[in-house]
Amino acid sequence: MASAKKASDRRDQLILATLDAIRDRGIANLRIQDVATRAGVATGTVHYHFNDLDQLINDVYAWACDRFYTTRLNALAGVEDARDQLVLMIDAGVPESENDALVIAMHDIDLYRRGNATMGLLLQALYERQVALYFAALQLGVAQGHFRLSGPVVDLAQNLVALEDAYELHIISGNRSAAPDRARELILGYARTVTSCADLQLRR
Amino acid sequence: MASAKKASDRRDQLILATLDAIRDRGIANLRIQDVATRAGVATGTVHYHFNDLDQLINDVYAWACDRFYTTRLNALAGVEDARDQLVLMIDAGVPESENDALVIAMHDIDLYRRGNATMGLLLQALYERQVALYFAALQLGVAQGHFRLSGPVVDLAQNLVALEDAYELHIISGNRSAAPDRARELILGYARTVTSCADLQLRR
Amino acid sequence: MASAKKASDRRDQLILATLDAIRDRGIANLRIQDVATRAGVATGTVHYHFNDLDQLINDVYAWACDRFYTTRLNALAGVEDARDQLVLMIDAGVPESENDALVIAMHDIDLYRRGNATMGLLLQALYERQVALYFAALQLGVAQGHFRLSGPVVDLAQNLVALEDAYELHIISGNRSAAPDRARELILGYARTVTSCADLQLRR
Amino acid sequence: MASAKKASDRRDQLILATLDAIRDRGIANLRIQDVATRAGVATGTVHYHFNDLDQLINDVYAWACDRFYTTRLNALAGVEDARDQLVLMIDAGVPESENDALVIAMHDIDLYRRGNATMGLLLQALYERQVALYFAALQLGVAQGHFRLSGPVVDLAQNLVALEDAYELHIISGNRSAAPDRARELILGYARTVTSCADLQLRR
DNA sequence: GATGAATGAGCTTTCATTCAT
DNA sequence: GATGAATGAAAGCTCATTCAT
Repeated sequence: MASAKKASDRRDQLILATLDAIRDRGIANLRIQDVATRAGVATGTVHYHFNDLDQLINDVYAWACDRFYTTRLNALAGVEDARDQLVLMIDAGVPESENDALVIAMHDIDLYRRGNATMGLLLQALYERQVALYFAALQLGVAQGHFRLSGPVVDLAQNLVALEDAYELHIISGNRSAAPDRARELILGYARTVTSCADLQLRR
Repeated sequence: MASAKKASDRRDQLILATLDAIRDRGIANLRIQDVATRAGVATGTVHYHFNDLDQLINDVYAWACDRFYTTRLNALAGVEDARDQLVLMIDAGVPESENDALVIAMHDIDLYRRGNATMGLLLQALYERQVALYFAALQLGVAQGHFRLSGPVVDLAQNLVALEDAYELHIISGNRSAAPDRARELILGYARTVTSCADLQLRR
Repeated sequence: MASAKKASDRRDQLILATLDAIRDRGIANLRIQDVATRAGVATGTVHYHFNDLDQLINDVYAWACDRFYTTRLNALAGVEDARDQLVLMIDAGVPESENDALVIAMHDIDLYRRGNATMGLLLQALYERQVALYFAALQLGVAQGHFRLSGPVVDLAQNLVALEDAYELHIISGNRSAAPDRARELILGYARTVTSCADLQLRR
Repeated sequence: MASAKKASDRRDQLILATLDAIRDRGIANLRIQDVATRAGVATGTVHYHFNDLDQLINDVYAWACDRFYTTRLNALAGVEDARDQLVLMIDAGVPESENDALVIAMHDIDLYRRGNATMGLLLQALYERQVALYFAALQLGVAQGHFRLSGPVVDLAQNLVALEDAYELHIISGNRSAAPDRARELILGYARTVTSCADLQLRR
């Protein structure tokens, strides 16, 4: 028997195991057993902490959205220059590889729950938070005198998020014509054009 | 004379029924019975024409890719002006509503088969064909003196396809902040900026 | 594979198998597998004909009530003398042994569904049909000049049904102090007293 | 001082909780968790006091039989007149409502254990104790000159118990045609007839 | 004594697949 | 070609039971 842990620790452990399981098997093939195996517990343990598969997936999605957003927000903390902010966001917005469990899970769950009204609202909320981040950086860059925008701020912000989303999708689908480095460069190219700011470079 | 359908007609009928079934139930919940019901046949009939579910999905994907691409190609036939071509492609590339069965099926299958090498190649091939279409239109517009491009042609073409893909995804997921009309306007805005051609308008 | 039969035949076969299974294992321990084994089919076959266990039990109950009532009604057909009718009903109303699957199933399901409003109504309906049968026989006996009743007809009819029910219960529970023959004699004794008709005898 | 309960108190508490749980959920759906929740303890505590579910049910049954019988015996203490005794027994023998947990548990367990030889003997023992009580009252009434019996004492006693049992069953099953007041009146009617004693009335 | 997290056997249910008609 | 009854493997889910704390 796996030794008893505090309930919240076990929940986090199971959520992480679920992310891995979704990445490895796809959400359509996700079995409770996959999660249990990866967490090193019995299937009953998964049911003990999450009533059923539906609830597990919901909780994983909520956890992932939260992690996704707060990670970025934290990355921006202490960055003053709008150019650095924008580069940082683009950099963080593109998954490192096609095996990024967080990104994969979010896209898988989005499609898995398509048609579910609640899920649509959650997706929209996440989208709008991302748009708001780009919006703020663009606006700041204008104020700082670094950016001259080619169109309405919100339009540019929405397109930046869209490009991120699209390249996430292509990367996790294994499209070699839109690999991570290429994707970053393409989004940066877009950013340079619409901000008229040639001084946007990845510094890694 | 309304005799028994030819086998190829029956196959098309089943493929169309599958598209509807995927839209209604999601690919993860797709059952042979769903297809059979929508086609008005027995489950055995589906198995007679498609050996198993995997093959059915593969055939649906191939059919959908083909339809997706040839529809656009046909739409472009006879259009001489690169500006009209570009507008036409953007217009055709954004689904009319969140219930577009063809778009839904392609995205669902993409994710369902994620990790499958063959599927990755098919997806990449489709992506590159789309890129090629935008590439051609942009190049033509330069030659015709309508476009002055803000960056490498292929970069712009890739971003246009990416924007299309992203907004498709948001539309079928029910994101109201990226509804069809708004999505078209956003992509057009990008196109105007990178072509320096203000004269790109939807004509519907 | 068991060969395909007409669907209604298979349903009847499964209902009979369920009666046996309830008798042998009790409704609380009834498994789909018990039914399938007794019918000589796979568990999937049970699910094919009855969506789930609940529906199976409902259908068995409906079938049993119907069989229970019509069997008695048919037994009375052609019997003119109220005394014969009464004796016949008492005789038929007491199970032959503690292994009477029909009686067991009805009592098991009654208790299993206790608290379910619909089931309460079905039970009441069956009770009232039984009361009506005794009511008719008593009334006829008075008209024929054989019976002189000790109280209101409906009271006597209700008590006759109650005695039947109680002895059914004791018989299927294996109470040797209320075995079938004894039970019949006790109910007949009651009938003789309340009809003032000493001429009520089992003729077997 | 309200220290920890004594073990026997805890056992009684759990038995009472089990009676409630059986009434609410039916014995077929009874879970240890139901008992624990109603007693306000953890499931482990139930197991600590009763080795397993079988033993819990056995103990509940023994407790219920005992309570059922001694309650009546006590009620009769000090009642001299056989007519009062009979009325008292009938009155106490019919549950106040369809929610009488004691009666429900006894019937549920009877059926749940049907086919179990030991349980059959326990049931028979309880039955015979009840018969003995009626037997005594009837006999006493004859001795006191109040009753003139229409048949063998034991026959009448058995029928009285049977009527009680049957109406218990109908009451807890929610049969509105045999509600408590009506049931009492019907059994009393039987009693008046077989004792030739019109002077049997409920005094409440 | 009491707790409740963890276990896993046992069951229900689903559904792709087969095949006799 | 088409049917749909039948199958049985594969999951999900429940819950009695155990046991470390």
